[in-house]
Amino acid sequence: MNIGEASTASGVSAKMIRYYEQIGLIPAALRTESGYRVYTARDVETLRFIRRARDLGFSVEEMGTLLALWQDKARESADVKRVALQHVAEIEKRIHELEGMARTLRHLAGHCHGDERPDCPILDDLAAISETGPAVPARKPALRGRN
Amino acid sequence: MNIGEASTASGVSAKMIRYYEQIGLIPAALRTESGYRVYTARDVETLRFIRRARDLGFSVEEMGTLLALWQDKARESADVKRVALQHVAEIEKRIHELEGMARTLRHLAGHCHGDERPDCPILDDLAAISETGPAVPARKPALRGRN
DNA sequence: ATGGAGCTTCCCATCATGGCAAGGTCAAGC
DNA sequence: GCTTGACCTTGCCATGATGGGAAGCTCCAT
Repeated sequence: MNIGEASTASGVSAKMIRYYEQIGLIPAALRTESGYRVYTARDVETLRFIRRARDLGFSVEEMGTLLALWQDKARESADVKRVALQHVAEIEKRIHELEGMARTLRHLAGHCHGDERPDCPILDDLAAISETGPAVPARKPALRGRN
Repeated sequence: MNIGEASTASGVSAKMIRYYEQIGLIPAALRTESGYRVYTARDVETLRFIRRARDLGFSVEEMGTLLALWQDKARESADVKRVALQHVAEIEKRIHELEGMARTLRHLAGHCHGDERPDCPILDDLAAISETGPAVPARKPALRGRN
């Protein structure tokens, strides 16, 4: 089948299939004489695997690891579990950061009249001179998963 | 003061100060005869405001809105509150997405031996043929806040 | 006057993704 | 057989917020 069919069958856009091929996440597809990429049902399975991993927030790099483990029949499940749990830890860290932000904002909004008057504790807090440090400490690589 | 001093005083990197100026979030700084940017204590306050908003996960665009409201002495607090609560809603949505991912992964990992054997329900699930749809439905713009 | 710290601009990279454009290919209908 | 439209190809550009680095200028203290 062509890339369009593989795309609809796997849920991965044709654009991304080409991209994954380009960065080496998946091997280069076979081509017809005229240069069209050709995919098998097995390839679609792989793409579906990728889409599911992506939906669970795994980065392309992590997907590469998972794909390799998937295709390695002699893998140790401990290796897979480790990757999964490490990812869970990252997700949870991100959740805590976001919860901190939401908590702060809800608190501030709760003290804001929210009417026609200009006084607003939200702005007051943002403008505060005090040095309380950021709600979220470091500036690190994101936790992708719908960006 | 020069940009370096403004940077350490505000917690915003010199690089980002120039960027914010470039995209129009802040007005272009005055320059010395030799071209150095010059900042006042007032400018540092603004930068600090920006850093705090950024730490609460507001996008540059939202920061622009908040800055304008901050500087508008005739603002209505309702406007500020609306921006804040809308942002909270986005954060909460993102949290729910991440929680869905974490839940799924924890569940799968809980059923994985995690030993030397190759059987692994995590991989089995990722490879599942069934069409259950993504844990996170759409692919939308991220919720920045440490990316 | 020399050196080094700090400033300037400009370009590149990230990560995953979409969009657009120019051009080739294929299949269906006439 | 030819036209048409859907589909494919590659390539470039853009996103958002940020860092890195290079080349060159300025400032200040020895």
